[in-house]
Amino acid sequence: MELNPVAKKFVLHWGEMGSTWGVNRTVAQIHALLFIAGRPMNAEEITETLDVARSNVSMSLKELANWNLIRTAPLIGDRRDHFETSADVWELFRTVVRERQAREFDPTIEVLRECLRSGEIAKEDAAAQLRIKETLALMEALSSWASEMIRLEPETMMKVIKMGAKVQNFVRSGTK
Amino acid sequence: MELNPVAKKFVLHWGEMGSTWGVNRTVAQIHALLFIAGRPMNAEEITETLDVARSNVSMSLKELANWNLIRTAPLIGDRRDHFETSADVWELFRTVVRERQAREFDPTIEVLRECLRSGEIAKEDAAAQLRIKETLALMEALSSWASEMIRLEPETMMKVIKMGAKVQNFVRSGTK
DNA sequence: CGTATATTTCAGTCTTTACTGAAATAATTT
DNA sequence: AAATTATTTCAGTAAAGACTGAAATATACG
Repeated sequence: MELNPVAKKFVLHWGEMGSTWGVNRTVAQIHALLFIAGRPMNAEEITETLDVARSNVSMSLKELANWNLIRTAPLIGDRRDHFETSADVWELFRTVVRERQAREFDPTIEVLRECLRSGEIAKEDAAAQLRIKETLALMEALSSWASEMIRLEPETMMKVIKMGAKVQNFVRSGTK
Repeated sequence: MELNPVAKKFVLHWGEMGSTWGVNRTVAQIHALLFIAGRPMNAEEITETLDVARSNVSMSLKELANWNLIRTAPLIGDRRDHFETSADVWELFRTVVRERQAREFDPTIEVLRECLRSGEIAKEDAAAQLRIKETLALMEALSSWASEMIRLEPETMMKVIKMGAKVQNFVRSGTK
């Protein structure tokens, strides 16, 4: 598949951004490609389009599957595996949030809890313990908040986000 | 400075998490150390505590300064630079959100706009163009939403987050 | 202004991660 | 079940990134 200049720009940029996140370039590029292509592609075609090793594509597809970002889509009359990603950017967003939460937040929350559990040692420095406590509280709050938000319908979520800081009016009224 | 077991655990874990983000281990460790220490430390002391090269500390402190996560705190009677970070985890959170937005979101939004600007080429594939448009819309919405949220007082922000998906009640009522 | 102390820079090295290509395995067709 | 096609695995290599240590620079002190 020959990418037009715009598609190429999109795919390359997404690849670079991937590195900034925890995802490597090829993985991010493949995902971008499938998103922009909007149709199932087989590994061979991906290999040619992105000009990377076939084995690299194989591993990267597995990685994307671990992230729940792609699914296989069998085509009639073609026994090769074909892969596609959701065309709905909101669904993709939710998936990424869910996965990152599981990979980054959950383990950290667990460690912070362990830190607080070993109370005797922490008592040495009450201030430090308090800061860890506050960090845990923040992360727990963000985490459960994110869990709730990604359960919303995309349309609803968009409205909540568009509403922005106006929501504070509702919480404000309940205070002071 | 000799770290107690809990502090050590915290610092080491934070260092590992840093790698998952775009920040390297030493940078994240130093930040965690300053946070847990809760007092200004000089580069020499950081070097000894974390057992890394003095030059590494120097570079990492500069990196943290670029992230606006530390400031220098001159101590009377000591001409060495001392560094500290905010003890307020909410302030730190805001800083990280602000910086990541600038580093990751803003450039991507710019690229997506460029992709859409070159209309003639994109017309080849209307569906692809639509998906890019939707991606841009999502990112812009998230971006301005985040900008608004980090302007709130920590206390208010916490309440909004605690409120969670309940906010949807307010947006829902305006629809259908 | 010379000495001492503090800090930064940067070339080279070490470590980690990404990627390739060849070989092994699996699946399908004739 | 042999041949063809598709996929995965993995050892080795290449590339990127982190870290060190020595040298250079800057700053303060006597």
